[in-house]
Amino acid sequence: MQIRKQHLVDTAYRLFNEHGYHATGIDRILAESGVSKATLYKHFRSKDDLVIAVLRQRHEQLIQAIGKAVEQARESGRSPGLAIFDVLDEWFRGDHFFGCNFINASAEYAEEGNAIHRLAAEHKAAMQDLIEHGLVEIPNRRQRQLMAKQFSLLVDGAIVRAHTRGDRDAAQLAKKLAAQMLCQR
Amino acid sequence: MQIRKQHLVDTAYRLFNEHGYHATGIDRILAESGVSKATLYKHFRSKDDLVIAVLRQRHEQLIQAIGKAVEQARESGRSPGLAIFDVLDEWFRGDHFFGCNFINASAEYAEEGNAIHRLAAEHKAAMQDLIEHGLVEIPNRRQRQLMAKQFSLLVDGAIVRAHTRGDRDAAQLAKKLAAQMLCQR
DNA sequence: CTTGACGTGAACAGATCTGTTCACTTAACC
DNA sequence: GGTTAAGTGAACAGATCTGTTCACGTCAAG
Repeated sequence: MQIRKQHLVDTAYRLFNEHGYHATGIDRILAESGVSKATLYKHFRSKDDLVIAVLRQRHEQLIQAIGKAVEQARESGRSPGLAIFDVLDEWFRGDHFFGCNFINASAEYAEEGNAIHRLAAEHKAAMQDLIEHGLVEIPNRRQRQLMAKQFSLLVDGAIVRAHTRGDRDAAQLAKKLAAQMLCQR
Repeated sequence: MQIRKQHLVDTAYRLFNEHGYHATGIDRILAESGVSKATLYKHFRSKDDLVIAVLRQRHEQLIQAIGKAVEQARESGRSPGLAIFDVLDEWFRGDHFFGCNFINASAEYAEEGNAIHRLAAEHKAAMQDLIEHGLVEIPNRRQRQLMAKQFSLLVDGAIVRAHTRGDRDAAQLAKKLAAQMLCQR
């Protein structure tokens, strides 16, 4: 991707996180990225198009980060099914945590049919698949799918709790619950 | 409360739900409620003030509805701790479900110090207290508090799942998990 | 009958929003 | 040296945003 285009996406990503999607105007993204308006509209057809590009990039980042954590857990003998909660924990404690881009976008673009709303749904479905893939410890397929759904719900719950309430320990709370589910089975 | 003021809050509540907070302009609220702009600014100092009034009303509604459900569960011998998930289930299956106003507002007014963001945090804290109060089945106080935290996380996870993915069964998924937690203890 | 609370409608201010257009520059490449 | 792609800066359009102001209605209570 071209330098300017990438720069726009990165700046937009930061501003969307810090202030929300509608509250962040094109002009501010341009000012802070130092890119001209004509260039933006050469790369993106609309602001929504830029939002989608930001979300796509974030999606790739997350899939990669979680996939890697699962892999590392497996290699070091820790539970791969619980690895995602350690990723969350690190995320929540970082300086730049503003909740999940997809949950936030879903809230702002509330209509079910909206392209951005649908993108968020697809992301969450992909996350659930990734979680299911990490639950190698469970041999039974139906049981694994059910637990992946529940873990995915725990992940979203932890993110929302961390964001709305500023509870940095939300990941550990969810992890404890998830661990009990795994043991108990 | 005056008729006009109440009408404004009700209309704003509906539009904020359907389209989000920033995406809903004052003019639209006025047009659909049939109230004049001067009246709005007589009752509310700003749009944010109207948002806050909407959220306060919703807060009262929810506290009352859940309190009632817990009470009824207790009377009819069902588990009061799980009653909240039945409230969620009914909510998710209704025609007018657009996620949690507070989670959505928290996303749009992302800054931690923002008054609306803080209001959402307070609401979630109150919900957790209500949940804890419903967990009469658990005698140990520390254990009850921990489980209230976890149940609160499950509630938020279910709401987000239902909203972003359109999964109407999210409440049952969370309830199943919660029930296991209660049994296992 | 007057007062005061409540409300209307419309104009206005001033900012900000997304998106378009165009003449000009820069720099790499054949 | 000429071509081409990428970008700039600035003006512009037209809509929409929040918020203010003011002259004018309506109506119930004292």
